[in-house]
Amino acid sequence: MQRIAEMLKAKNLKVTPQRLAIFNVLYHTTEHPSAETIYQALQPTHPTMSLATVYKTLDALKKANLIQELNVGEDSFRYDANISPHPHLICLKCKKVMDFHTHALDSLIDKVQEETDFKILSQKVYFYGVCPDCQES
Amino acid sequence: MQRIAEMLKAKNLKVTPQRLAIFNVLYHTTEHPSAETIYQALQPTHPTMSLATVYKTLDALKKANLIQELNVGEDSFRYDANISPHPHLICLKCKKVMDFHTHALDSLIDKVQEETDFKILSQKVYFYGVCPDCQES
DNA sequence: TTTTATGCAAATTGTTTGCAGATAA
DNA sequence: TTATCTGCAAACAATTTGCATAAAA
Repeated sequence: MQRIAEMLKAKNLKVTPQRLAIFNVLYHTTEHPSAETIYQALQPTHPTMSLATVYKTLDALKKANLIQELNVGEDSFRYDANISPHPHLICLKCKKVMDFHTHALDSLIDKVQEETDFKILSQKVYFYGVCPDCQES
Repeated sequence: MQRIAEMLKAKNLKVTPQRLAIFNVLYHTTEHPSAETIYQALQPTHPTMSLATVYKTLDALKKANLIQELNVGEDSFRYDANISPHPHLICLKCKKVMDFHTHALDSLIDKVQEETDFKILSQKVYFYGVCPDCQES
């Protein structure tokens, strides 16, 4: 929690209990929760916090480049405190979202830049399928 | 237009003037238009067609696997009549969306499947940056 | 005929916004 | 202090839905 406060300060964001709590949730999960999920998760400990504050905080964190926003094709966004660009694997059965860290995209990006003269700055890569757990059942 | 009618019939979709017009627009553009853009484009020739019909038609075409839906991070979806899985390049300045056809992702997908036991069925790959035109200005 | 599509208007829903009071620095 | 944040309620906007009519097969 101390480190999280430092990260907020380093971005000139005021350190509030709400922001600490929201960033902390994201920082300690690989579930890629939505705003609503974060809101629900914090209800027991922060019952007076509003959903609007969750949205505003996520927006502030996103703009400060402390989190990234995912658009896996559901009706709402998901969030990831791991800001390194990496593919996400989405299970079409259980809706779980997994990370896959790799540098294998670097050469493709180089190729795209060479062939199209596009200057690539960021990426979103989503693979859809069935996770190991759901293949069994 | 004849071919488009055939493609609809082959999927057991009734051939209506609205569907022909909408599919025809998508089939002859690489602009990746949104529902609203398609609606506007058809206003001159189909002034009585409703936006709801555009949405319903796009949904039908998508379910019939005749088009794919793109989520490039804007507030609305875009559509592509090229259903082959391929990366899309989005210019952050002019918002243009370009296609990039390649097989370079195949090996990455193989690697993901081997390392994670995920069974991958589809993909969405978006690269964000600045297009050649916008780099000049 | 029978089945499916269209068009209108209303509903839905994730997200955003305005603003007054509260809080961090 | 004073600049920024929070929480509430209202607003927003893309998309969906219900239903009566219309059109395709």
